[in-house]
Amino acid sequence: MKVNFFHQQLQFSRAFKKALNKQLSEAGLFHSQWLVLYCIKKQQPVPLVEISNYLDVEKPTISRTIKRLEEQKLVEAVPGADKRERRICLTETGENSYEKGQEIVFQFEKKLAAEISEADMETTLNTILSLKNKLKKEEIN
Amino acid sequence: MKVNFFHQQLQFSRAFKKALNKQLSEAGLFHSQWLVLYCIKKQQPVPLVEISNYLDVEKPTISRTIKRLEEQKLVEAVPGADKRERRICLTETGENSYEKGQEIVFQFEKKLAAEISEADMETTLNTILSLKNKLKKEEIN
DNA sequence: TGAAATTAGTTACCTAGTTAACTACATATG
DNA sequence: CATATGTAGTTAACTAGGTAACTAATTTCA
Repeated sequence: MKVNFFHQQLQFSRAFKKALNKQLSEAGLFHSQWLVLYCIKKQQPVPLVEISNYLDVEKPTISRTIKRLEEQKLVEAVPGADKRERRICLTETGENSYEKGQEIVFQFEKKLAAEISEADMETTLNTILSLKNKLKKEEIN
Repeated sequence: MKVNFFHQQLQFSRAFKKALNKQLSEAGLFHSQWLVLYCIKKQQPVPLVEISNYLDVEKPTISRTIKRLEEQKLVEAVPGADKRERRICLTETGENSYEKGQEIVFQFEKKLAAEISEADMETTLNTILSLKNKLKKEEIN
């Protein structure tokens, strides 16, 4: 049973992203783009490396996502004290896209989780966090 | 809290795949390759479309993975009655890689799940299955 | 039986993640 | 101060997922 869990977990996460991407296309966004907008919104102007740390996604991935968001005029860089840094902000269009995305994600997750009890959700979240933590620890060895 | 769950879930699934891929490199395999070998092992000679259905991964993705496995001489196609089909089998090398991968995956998952109680694991699995099911149903609308 | 619809698989092109190797700037230390 | 080390970000090349549009073989059914 334990073995099957991980397979199911991965399958769910793919299905989840697929479905959410479909919803988010309404706002002209992909899920990964929305996540980055979310990070920027929370602590703009934010250097790229902080987004990478927060999302636990490697820098080149974030770099590429930011590049596309810049092309779509959703974000822009402002100069910082440290010349290596590129501190990123939302544009006005970016703020709008973020808000739209936020609403879509919120409704989607709410609807999806509706039938799960609070208690089960908590147990499940704790299990996931615990597994995630274990992975981090293993990494060191 | 519910909102955070999905984020954590996705982060875990990325971390999980990353760590497992690292382990599997010992056997010269990627996780997705191992999954496909697993399907083939269970019901060879198996047409590509059945792997796609079982793993719930689109056909072009499976097609590409099979192509690489063929290049590595881990699998081969045998002719079937239906001329559209390509029924896939493991080669002897493929059987070996599968066995190696199987052991690595088993040990990895066992170690990872070690500290989670049976009860919590069951709750978590049921939650995931329930969410997965809900996604499938939504899809129809 | 012949035309239409379905199915298996592929190709091309997109997003999203990874690692490895690099540049340019900043900081620490001899 | 000069050098070494560390850090922010990029580039290139890979795996892994997706959709859309296609070919060729098979079924359906009028």
